[in-house]
Amino acid sequence: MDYKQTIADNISSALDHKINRKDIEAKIEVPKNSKMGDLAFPTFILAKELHQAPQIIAQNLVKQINTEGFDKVVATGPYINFFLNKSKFSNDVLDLILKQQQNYGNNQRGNQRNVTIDMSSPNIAKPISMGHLRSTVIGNSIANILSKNGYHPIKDNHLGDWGTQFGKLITAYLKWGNEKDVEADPINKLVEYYVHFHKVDKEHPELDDEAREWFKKLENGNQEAINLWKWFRDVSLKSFNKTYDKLGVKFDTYNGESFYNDKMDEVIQMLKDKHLLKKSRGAEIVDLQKYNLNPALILKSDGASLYITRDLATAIYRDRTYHPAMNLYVVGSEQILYFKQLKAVLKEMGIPSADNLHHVPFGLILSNGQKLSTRSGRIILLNKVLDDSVKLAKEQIQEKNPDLPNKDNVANEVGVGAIIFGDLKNNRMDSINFVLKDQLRFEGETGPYVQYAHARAESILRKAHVSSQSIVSGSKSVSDPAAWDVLKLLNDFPRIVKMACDEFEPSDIAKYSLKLSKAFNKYYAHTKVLVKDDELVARLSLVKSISIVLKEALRLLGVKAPDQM
RNA sequence: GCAUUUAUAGUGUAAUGGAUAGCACAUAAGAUUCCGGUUCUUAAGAUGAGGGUUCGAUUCCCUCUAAAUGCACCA
Repeated sequence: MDYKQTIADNISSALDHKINRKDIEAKIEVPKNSKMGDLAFPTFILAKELHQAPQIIAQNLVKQINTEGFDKVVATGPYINFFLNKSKFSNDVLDLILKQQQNYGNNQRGNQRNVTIDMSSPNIAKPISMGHLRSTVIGNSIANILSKNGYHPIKDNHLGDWGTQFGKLITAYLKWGNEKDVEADPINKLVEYYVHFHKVDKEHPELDDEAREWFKKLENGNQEAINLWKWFRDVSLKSFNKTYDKLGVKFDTYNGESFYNDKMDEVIQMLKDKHLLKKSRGAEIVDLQKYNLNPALILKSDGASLYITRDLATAIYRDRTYHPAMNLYVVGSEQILYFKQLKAVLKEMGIPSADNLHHVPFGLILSNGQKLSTRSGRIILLNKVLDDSVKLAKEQIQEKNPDLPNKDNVANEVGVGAIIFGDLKNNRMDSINFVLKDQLRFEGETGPYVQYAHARAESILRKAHVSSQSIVSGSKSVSDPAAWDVLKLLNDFPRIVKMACDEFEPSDIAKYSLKLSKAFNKYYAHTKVLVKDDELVARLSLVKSISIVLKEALRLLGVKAPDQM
């Protein structure tokens, strides 16, 4: 519903088109306080042009403006405030939502172009920690948001499944491990071997040589090495997928580092052909001075490749395979500089999509204000957090709503949803201090609060015993002023969807869902919905619309919205 | 040392360059407790410091302060 355009037209013609309609439209804003109006035009920009004080301009303009379609138009100081016709607005908004259902807010800006998203990326034979949570849920939500904006996202889990640590792991396994233990509890056992290796190798440095030997065998295609590596990878992935299933996250590809192993020679050759490689301190680098960056180290002095070499191969592969409109990397903010280098090298190489490479960085998760790290032993396992959260959610349900059918399922959706929401409601770049019980509360700015608002809406609809067909076709003029804030928020959803997409910012959606839930809570505390009067169907259509939009907003975040909880 | 990011009430946070800086948790007092675990009212409380651009700055620019992160053979 574009009332801004109408207003801009009206003002422009009242000024004999001395000011461009587009300029006026850009200046129209929503007043902070809704008592002042629904839309406002500040007259400051006209002051110079008309050589008049803004207050005077506002007063004069109001008299000339065509007020058709508005309840009233008033000048308040330097502002012209527009009050929309509530019953028409209500009709327009609710009609659109009920017609489009979960497709409300969709747009086709993406034109079905591909967007690759590099996300999650845990290391094989290591557990998934809270550190991976952010990349996983932010990436997943961005993918959902991109879809809603008409893009075709491709989620790639760039597994850390190659490197010298596999030499160590093979050595350790052959010395101390056994198959049964690993099958029973893969990740923990493999980590145990790895840790044990590092302990022993301090006193027996010859172990390192053995490990290096095994990695070399692996690279050269030795069957025993490959079999072991494959096995480690398979059991790890199986374990990872259990966690991903809990989170409800799916990937399109798992092209890890090993996948690109044989694609790096070509990258080196391309760099050589373009005369980009330079020797420096024994290593091969690409000079990035013209980007004001440190040189990118491509090959070590012993000729071995580095992380960036693999990432170059990855980016080139994605460019050729998908021709992406954007290539996103959802990776922590500590790698900002690194991704600038990566982008710069790709640009030097003339890769078409280099300009569309975006690092989507995010802040750290802290525990008691301190950084989590494997080394210091301050590590929180994602699996355990999810299980704890579900358990807590179940206890709450047991206490507050013991008759609920399907308790386990709901506890899952609430417990996991709380964790995801607790992460996504924060601005990406902010660090999060993780406190589980704060995220599970029903009050305050939490996932369960939004889920609960949705469940209440569904509950009211159930009790109404009115078919959804008659809601869709019935009257949608809610004249109750208490509903006004809700209606305006509902109308705002498509704009939020665009904004979240442009900024790769799921928190825009999360914050919006909180606002809408709050407005709805306020509404139904004031107004009884289930009263037989002329507006009953209209009120139900409002509640239905709220339910649709809340559910869709949560879906974009990757959070389920149970009908009862 | 250089670079990047961040800085808003006790805590967590919001505000396309616009009106009285919004909200949540916690605190204090009161009302309501009727569709499911409510909501409302009131009280108290904040833009790190200093400049600049602007009719107007929480927002843009500069300096300072503090914190986090990164800066060549790790990923």
